[in-house]
Amino acid sequence: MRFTLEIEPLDLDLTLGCGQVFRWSRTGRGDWIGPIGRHLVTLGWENGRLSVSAQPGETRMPARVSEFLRASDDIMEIQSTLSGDSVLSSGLERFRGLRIVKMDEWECLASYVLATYANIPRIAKMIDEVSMRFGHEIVDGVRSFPSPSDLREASVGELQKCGLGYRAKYLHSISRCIDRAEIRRLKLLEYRDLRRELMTLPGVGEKVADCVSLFGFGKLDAFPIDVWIERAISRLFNLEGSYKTIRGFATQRWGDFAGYAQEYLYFNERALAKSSGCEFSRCAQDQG
DNA sequence: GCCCAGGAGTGTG
DNA sequence: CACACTCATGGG
Repeated sequence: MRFTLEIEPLDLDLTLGCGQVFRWSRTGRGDWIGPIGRHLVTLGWENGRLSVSAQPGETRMPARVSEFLRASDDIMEIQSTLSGDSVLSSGLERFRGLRIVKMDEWECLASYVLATYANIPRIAKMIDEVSMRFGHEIVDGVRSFPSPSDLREASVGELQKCGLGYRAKYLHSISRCIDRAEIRRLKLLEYRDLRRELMTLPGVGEKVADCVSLFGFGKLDAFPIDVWIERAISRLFNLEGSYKTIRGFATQRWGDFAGYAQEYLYFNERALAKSSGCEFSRCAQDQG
């Protein structure tokens, strides 16, 4: 099936390129291809509209793509609000097409447990390997990310063969803590309670809980802090401290849109490392 | 070879 | 509370 959507603004390279999702890849023509549930989807542009093609059989695909790309987020309002921040205001429009994605809750949880202390190419490889061994084929050579019950078939040793290292025991364990009913229950919680409950799972600390809250459960007030965000906060705001300290700062400063602020800071800091970044301006009181 | 990575868990001061 | 250490390994 093939259809178009109006989702604006949207930059596929920024949104799917690095960091949020790990199973999407860019084709030579600039299209993006990746799985949504058990459907392989291609996203591209056609006369200024987002063109979506997927294999037939899912009538709700337009709604699923819209949800995945958070089509209902009012980016203009979000950027307008954040532009009131003296540090963020100067570089925001560069990231206008960057949208936070809404991943499947379970896939997001499992993916970010695997993402601990690994770089993005390796994370993608681990997830791909786990999918190839334990997922279901959706088209030739592509498999869905395995469900919790799919993974219950796997031993720790088999998971380790996917290159997971010490993460194997965590994935093995959480696949036995989580099922559809538990996800359904967690979806009812607000961010603070969700975060606390996620952190009871083995292999889920503050950072993973915040990533899962943001990218899996759509909690835009979550603010995941990794080494890049630490760097950005230190460089731009001259603030260093514990996770709690930095998260408190972000919550107070950006509130309900902290998640978007985090993505802007994350991408800017990574781009800066590749010396192609458009710097946000430093906090006025910290200059000199 | 070296350094680093969308960290978490555990133990100690 | 703050550190220090370990975990297991591939990518650049």
